[in-house]
Amino acid sequence: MRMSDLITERIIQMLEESGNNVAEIQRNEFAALIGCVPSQINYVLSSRFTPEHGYIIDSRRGGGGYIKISRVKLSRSSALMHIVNSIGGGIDSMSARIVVENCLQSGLISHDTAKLVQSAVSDSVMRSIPIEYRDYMRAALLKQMLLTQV
Amino acid sequence: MRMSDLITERIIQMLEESGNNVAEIQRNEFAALIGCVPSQINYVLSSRFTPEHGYIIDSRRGGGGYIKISRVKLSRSSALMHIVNSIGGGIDSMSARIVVENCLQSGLISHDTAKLVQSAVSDSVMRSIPIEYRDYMRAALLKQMLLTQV
DNA sequence: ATAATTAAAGTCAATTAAGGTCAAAGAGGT
DNA sequence: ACCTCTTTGACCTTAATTGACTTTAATTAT
Repeated sequence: MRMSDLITERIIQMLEESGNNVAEIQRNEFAALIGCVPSQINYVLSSRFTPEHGYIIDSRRGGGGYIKISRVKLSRSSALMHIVNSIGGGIDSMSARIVVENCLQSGLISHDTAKLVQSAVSDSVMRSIPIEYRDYMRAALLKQMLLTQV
Repeated sequence: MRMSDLITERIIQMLEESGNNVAEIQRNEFAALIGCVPSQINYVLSSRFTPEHGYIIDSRRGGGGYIKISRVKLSRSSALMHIVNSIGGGIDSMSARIVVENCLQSGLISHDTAKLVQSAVSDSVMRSIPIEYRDYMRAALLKQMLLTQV
């Protein structure tokens, strides 16, 4: 398993256990515990816990510093709307995957739906059109399919 | 025996052993193990593990990347496969609608799935790409989604 | 108070680790 | 000989990992 996935998993686990969708970590300590370099935590946060994905990060440097990750909790339909609106005109494969994964994690869509959506926006399907359209197409598809779930 | 046949055989063997019709490989490692160049794996996958053959491929690049091959369940597959094969390289909007409707009627897919698939192959989504690609895209999507049905 | 020290977190570019693409060359069958 | 399928390799793109260097904040010493 990738280190990044492990980190992601742990953070989500902490969010879940927190009861209020907030996880607070000490970067260096957390990195040491998990066995990676501290900056990798930043990599994971900036690639998988962005506002677009429904998370808010705030942090503080210096002695007693910390990183706080919060997951925004909205009603199902507004959460979906919010996500759909954040998608924009185009989306790459990786981000799409993460969007769907997050929807599943936060219970916005079922496992079955997630699988279907993932397969629809997958690279293998997109390969049937020229590369310059793929991200637009993927975005349109993703939005439309998520809207179906509202 | 041709290298391609060997590769095919191994993949099928892995699918069988997996118990759940999913085989995950690391391209380079697998190629080394079997004794061919990595790109030949792609060749085999794209010539023999297509949706028409009842397979779905998905993959990821970068560190920890992989290629995942899944085969549709045999029970439902004959009916679905028949449909998938009848789709061909391209399909227009109306025909797609009918295909989905028929699948629903014959109980091959759930109501929910039908709705999702309809929305995915809808004209509104297809409008994001030039007209000359729409039918191809729709066909690829339809096939992939129908085969994704657990 | 101010300065020095220490304890965090942030940034960024280089490196490593994958998989993807494509076109040219080779092999086999009809 | 021709045509199709196979094999190969050079080059491309994407994602993850690492570490040196920077910035910020709290604590301690002067």
